[in-house]
Amino acid sequence: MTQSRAEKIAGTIRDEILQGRLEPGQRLPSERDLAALHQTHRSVVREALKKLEQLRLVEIRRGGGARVSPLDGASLDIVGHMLEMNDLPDPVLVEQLLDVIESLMTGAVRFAVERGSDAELARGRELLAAIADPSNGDDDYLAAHDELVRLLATASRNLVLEIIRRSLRPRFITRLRDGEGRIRPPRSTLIPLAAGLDRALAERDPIAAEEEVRSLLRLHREMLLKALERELTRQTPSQGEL
Amino acid sequence: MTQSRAEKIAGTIRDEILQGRLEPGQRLPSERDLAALHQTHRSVVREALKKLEQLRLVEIRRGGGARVSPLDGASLDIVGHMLEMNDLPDPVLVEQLLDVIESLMTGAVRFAVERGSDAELARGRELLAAIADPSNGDDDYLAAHDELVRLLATASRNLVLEIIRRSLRPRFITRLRDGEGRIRPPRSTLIPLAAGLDRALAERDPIAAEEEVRSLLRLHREMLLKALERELTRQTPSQGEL
DNA sequence: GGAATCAATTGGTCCGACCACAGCCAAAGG
DNA sequence: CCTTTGGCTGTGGTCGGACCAATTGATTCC
Repeated sequence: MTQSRAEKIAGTIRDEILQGRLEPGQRLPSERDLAALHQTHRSVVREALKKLEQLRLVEIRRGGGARVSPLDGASLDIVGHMLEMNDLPDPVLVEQLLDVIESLMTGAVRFAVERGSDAELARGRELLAAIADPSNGDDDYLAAHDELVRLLATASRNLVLEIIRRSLRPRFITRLRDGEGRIRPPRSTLIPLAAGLDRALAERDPIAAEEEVRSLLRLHREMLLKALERELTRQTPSQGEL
Repeated sequence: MTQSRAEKIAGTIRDEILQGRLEPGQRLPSERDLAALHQTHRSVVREALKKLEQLRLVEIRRGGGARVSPLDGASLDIVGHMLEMNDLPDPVLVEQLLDVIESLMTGAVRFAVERGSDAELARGRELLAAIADPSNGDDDYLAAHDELVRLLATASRNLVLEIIRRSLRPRFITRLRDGEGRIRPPRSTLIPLAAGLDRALAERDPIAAEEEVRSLLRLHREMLLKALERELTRQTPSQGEL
């Protein structure tokens, strides 16, 4: 985690934009002013601004300065930063993220069932067994869940999907895993779903697989959101600014 | 289209990577060597390398050089470059892209029907009428189709989805629009689908809307791929290297 | 008031230099 | 002989200063 000076500066300005303290259309100080402000050379702050430009958070014009761009036109790469900005992510954003993941994964499983190799589908059934096995710990459950999602994405033989998945791979779950807030669904609801998906994979039934994955993802989603809500209410409810 | 020198250099190296002429793991020349090679200053080639680093096409380590990274870990932003690298895009990639779009849009329409405002749904029905209207030209058809997709994405109130849509918005269609290769489906198949989706929107029926949108997208997809195939076969079949 | 003009501001490029880190290899030590 | 140590070399990161090109905005002139 050795972060260069340019990366630090880019990070601070990026967070100010993501937190809304710098509004779209607003003009940033010039490279020379920012360099003086951060007590560094112009080339460093220039590199930072170029980073923000490629994230489509700012628009730089030769002669005119750098202006903040609207957030919905930014690169997908900023979603990761938005999730990791605070120690716990915005539940609204998480919900939107899970919606997108559900759409992508239900589509992916169909292609995976249609195009995946026998070995891949066999591995999927192994993972399902691990997911449903109550003797496995929570870590094993989560690991199996993650690998299943990864397997579905790669088995669907879709580069675009794989790229999106890697860009969106949520890293905040680890913070929700510990403590009393469990992410793991109760086995009573988990086992029949896993069995259903297992059958769909065995019979290479795309439609059934899609439905079972949707149910599985929604179950996982509910547990996740509940755990997140629990963590958020535990913290001091009112937090001014940071 | 005023492209800076750094952007040009980044573009050439980027294309070499995307075309596989630079393989993952391979080491790039040093910044100083690249500067001499392109007859420019090191700061320019450095800026170019930083661009590639943020696209996750190369990995730069202080002391060690820059190495090419595997393509499936790259940023979503490279998909646009892959599509626009040649004058006609790779049909396999287009197919994967359309698969992802179908997954996202069928999911989006459900949320749009559930959460969209009355005005938004009314606008959607207007667009459907324009899509099905045979008296409209091909341009009007495509414009209505595009705006419908845009409307669904924005009405679903999902920032992540909107960001992905803007990152993926295909720009190559304009090249397929002209000439004999029509993209527009025959009205006989179009009209019942549009009517079905119209009804689903009017009654705010998420499931029906999802199915109708899927049919509509698949129709559009077929026409697109056919037109693309036609254009590709028209060109000289064998093209060595470039 | 509107248009042409010009000077200040700002980003893009260039030059040369030094620092920090990684990798390599020979010399010193066991 | 093998391991360790130390320096050497090459690399990216930062720095200071300079000039060029495009934009901006005030000023001037009609």
